[in-house]
Amino acid sequence: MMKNIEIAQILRELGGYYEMKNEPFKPRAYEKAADSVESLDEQLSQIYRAGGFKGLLTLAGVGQGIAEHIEELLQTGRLKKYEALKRKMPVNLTELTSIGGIGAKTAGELYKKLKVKNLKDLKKAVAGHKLARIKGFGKKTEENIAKALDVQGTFTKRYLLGYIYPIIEKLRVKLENSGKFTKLMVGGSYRRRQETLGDIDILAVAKHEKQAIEYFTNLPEAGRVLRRGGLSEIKLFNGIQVDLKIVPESSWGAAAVYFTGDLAHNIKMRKMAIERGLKLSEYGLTPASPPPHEGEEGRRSRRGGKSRGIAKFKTEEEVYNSLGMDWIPPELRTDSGEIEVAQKGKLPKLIDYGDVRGDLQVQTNWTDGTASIEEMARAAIELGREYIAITDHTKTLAMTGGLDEKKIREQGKEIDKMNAKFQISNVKFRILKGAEVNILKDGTLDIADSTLAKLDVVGASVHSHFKLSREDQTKRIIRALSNPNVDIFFHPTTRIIQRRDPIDFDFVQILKAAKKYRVALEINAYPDRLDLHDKMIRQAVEAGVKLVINTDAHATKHLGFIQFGEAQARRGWARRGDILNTLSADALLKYFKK
DNA sequence: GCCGTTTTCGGCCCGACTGTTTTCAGTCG
Repeated sequence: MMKNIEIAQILRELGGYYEMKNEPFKPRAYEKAADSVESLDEQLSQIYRAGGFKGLLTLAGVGQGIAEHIEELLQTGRLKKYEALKRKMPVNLTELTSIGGIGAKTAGELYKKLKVKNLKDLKKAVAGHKLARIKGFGKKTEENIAKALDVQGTFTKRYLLGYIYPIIEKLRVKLENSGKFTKLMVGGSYRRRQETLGDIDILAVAKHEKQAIEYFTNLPEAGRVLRRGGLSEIKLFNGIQVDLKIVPESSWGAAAVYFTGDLAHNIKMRKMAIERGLKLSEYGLTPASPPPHEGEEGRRSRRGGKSRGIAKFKTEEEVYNSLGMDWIPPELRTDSGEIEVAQKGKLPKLIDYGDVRGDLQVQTNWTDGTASIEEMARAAIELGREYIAITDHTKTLAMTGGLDEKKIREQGKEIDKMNAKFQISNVKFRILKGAEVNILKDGTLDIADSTLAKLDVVGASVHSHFKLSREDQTKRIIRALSNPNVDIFFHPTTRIIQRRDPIDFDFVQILKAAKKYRVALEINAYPDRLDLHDKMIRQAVEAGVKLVINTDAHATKHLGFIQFGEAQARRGWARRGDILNTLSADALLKYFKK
């Protein structure tokens, strides 16, 4: 059965073919459908099985035509239309358009003139200096493509937010303290707190533009300077690209909106402006331009965007308000309904950074952690936490030296001692007894119920049998959640970003079970987990299932990851009330008592 | 090809940059 990612690629390539043919609008339609398919949580095959052709039509950007394509692909594994186009133009578009500066049209020209079908052909053509001779190409174009081909080997990977964060924060503070800027903000996917980042966009108002650019491009952190100017680009030594865009104070609001929302959010915002007879850009709001055929006047305002009558905004609030909606938190700016809800003034009050009061998944040197119980506790106190739960692995996770029932009891005694010590020295902090127990293949747990019953917090997690069928996996997990000792389902999907796919289960069923058995789902804040992810969090919130945010710390410095879990919760529209460990330890334990 | 608190037809985001042009097309974010 074809996977979403394969189907999305074919749709995208179809769009490319239409682009080559200079068809208007179709390319965008296919691209949009491809994006939509790619971002699905469920497999198309699943949606099709459950809802048939109508199920496909419910997807954003998928109408009659594309739904038919998808149906054909699912049923036969092939698409006649695609194959016909491919026969006429046997070009590997995905490959060729991955080269910077080459889009579908250029690829089409290269095929028509030079029979270039793929990267190999392209390299040969460039080496033979054949490009420069094509009309409309020239020497410079050939050089640029040659360069882009070189760069391709070291192609741009994405970075985990949690690992890049401290580097960028340091840079941000440095820039702010440099005295060169009156305003500065890290925007883009960083401000939206996406799981991974491609590059870093910084927006700033400069005191003296020239000096500011000079300062930025001469930073010792800058390994390479790619561009100098109102838009400057540097590459740090670790390879991450940082762009600095200098804007006038007067259009700060519009620029901040523009450089924060993702593509879809920005497009929707501009549509909102159009509905009001306006045009939104990074400079502000202008009256919509006259139709293009009106000559000089129309052309000028179409290009510069700096024509008369521009309404500028100093704050983001002003931009959102003037388009008839409330200010939208950056983490929500992904066109996932936030604009419509903001128009009704119904955005939820999201959980805030710092709202989490305790950490309920912490490993120590009793298993695969690096620090002792006391060291972890002290570090948590340092960060202002009120409690932590020690949740070392259990016995079937042999590689970590998982604890058995006897060891768990021993550890409990040590925790009692520590808590007594805190009480005597009047430290308001509590260590909870817990465990991260393994869900076995059949859904039973690897620690006896009598032992689990004495713990404060029991987290259950999947560490084996990742490849069970959807049905078996769902059944197995529900059985584990039905154990009355289980309080939290740890890192539910087990995905590891850029390394391991999520396991397959029926999330709706899991949510029902979690609600029925009063089990909280974890938002694991560890940078390469962030599990649950945003859409699932939103589903859980809508289903009324409670969540917790934990770091899964294996060392003291990991305890600071909590903010990335809070960010993830915000991206999933969670409010403080949805997150159990925003409660005091007493209230939390009362909830877990069931 | 998709989509609709004005529309089942007639629209479809905006601007910068680059290279090749002498007024514009393609690519990118």
